[in-house]
Amino acid sequence: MNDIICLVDGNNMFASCELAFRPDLIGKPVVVLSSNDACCIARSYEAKALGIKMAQPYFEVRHFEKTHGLIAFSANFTLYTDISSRIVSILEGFTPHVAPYSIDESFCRFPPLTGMDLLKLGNDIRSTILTQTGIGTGVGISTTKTLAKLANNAAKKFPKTGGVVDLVTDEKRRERLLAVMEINEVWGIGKALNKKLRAMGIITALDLAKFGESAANSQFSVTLARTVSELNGIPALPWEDDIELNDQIIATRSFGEKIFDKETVIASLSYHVSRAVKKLRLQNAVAHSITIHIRTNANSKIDKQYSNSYTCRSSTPINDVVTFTKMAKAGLDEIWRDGFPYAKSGITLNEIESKNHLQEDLFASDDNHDEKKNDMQSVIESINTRYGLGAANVGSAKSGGNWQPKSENRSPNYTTSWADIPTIKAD
DNA sequence: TCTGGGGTCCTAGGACCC
DNA sequence: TCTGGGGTCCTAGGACCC
Repeated sequence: MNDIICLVDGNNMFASCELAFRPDLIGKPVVVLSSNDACCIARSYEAKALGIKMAQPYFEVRHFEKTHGLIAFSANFTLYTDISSRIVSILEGFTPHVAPYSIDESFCRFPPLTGMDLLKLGNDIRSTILTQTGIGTGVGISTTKTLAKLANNAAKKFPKTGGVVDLVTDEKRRERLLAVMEINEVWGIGKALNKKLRAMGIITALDLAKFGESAANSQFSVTLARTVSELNGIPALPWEDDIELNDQIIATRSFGEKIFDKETVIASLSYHVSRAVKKLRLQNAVAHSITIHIRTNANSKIDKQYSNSYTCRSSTPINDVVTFTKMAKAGLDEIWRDGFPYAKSGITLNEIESKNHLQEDLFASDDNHDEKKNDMQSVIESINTRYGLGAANVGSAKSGGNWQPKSENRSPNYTTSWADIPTIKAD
């Protein structure tokens, strides 16, 4: 028998996090905005009812502020990440096998115990999370990740399910569900595949399951073949129990306004480097290369367009801000062009590996630079820990600049900052 | 006027080798 | 005049995800 796999995900996660601390806004249309207050990246039920789409530019829906009392929050990822890790801890109370998939969803694995009441399990998970964090969730239960995702979609789509869909206990339910879900609702089917498959008459998830693994493999790709296999109840995706290293770490931001001068772009890159390296060091890892990217606003019809990237590689693995910042500046020298209205910059750390598995480089120069760099690194880190990321930076990098994105309505860090702990008034 | 940020995996094709 | 076949490795870019 196969293991039982549950997918638990937070409903309207970011909007729910805001509402958990602002119960006065429950029942109102609420959206959470991306960096630069640009797009809607989470919507309360009432905001969805207004027809606001995922990732819709805010300027297109701002008029609802006046007509329908729409409330917009700037994204507060510190808050959402903290709530997310609390939810993961709760799930770990149900099973040791929890694999967080994104900030708002986790897979949970259970051994195939016969006689376990899976519907009750799902409901217990939901009510525990709701009581302890205030976040509503949906639970999909099956024997493969893809089916658990589909069950979870169904739990959202059909309110009658009460937020839990179990495809294990009643075998026939799987086929009935596959017949009513269309392929674009299947995990792994995006725009391109949706179009091609529909042209072949494959419309429902059941059609896709019946298409067969080998046909999917020969006519499309191994990726689609795995999806087909999983829809048929045969696990084809690995279970990640361990916390793995990232393959790459990306840090990027759009600017708050158009930027023409190189110094300001350097300042932004330096900030991105310090964020990414902080993450790298938290994983006790090192990277071998850094890619920098700069670009103008691709959506603009009037701006002169330019976009480029450059990768700098080091013969020895690195995890210090000083060296990466130098490399980023050198990379920028390679691709910088004067006269363009830059809209965005970013960096990617590549070829990441654990520091523990490192082999000594026989040809590395044997001097004391590493120690000095590490001292410098610790000083920068302690300043940033105390005064906030970006307080201390390297070289000519000014942390101020005028590149920072807008974030005009950020909520307090209720759960991670003593100064922001909510107070309760008792009248 | 105003269109996000952070990831993973796969594939095709070029460079290179014998 | 005639110009192979098989393999590996690497990288850029596509597709997909939340």
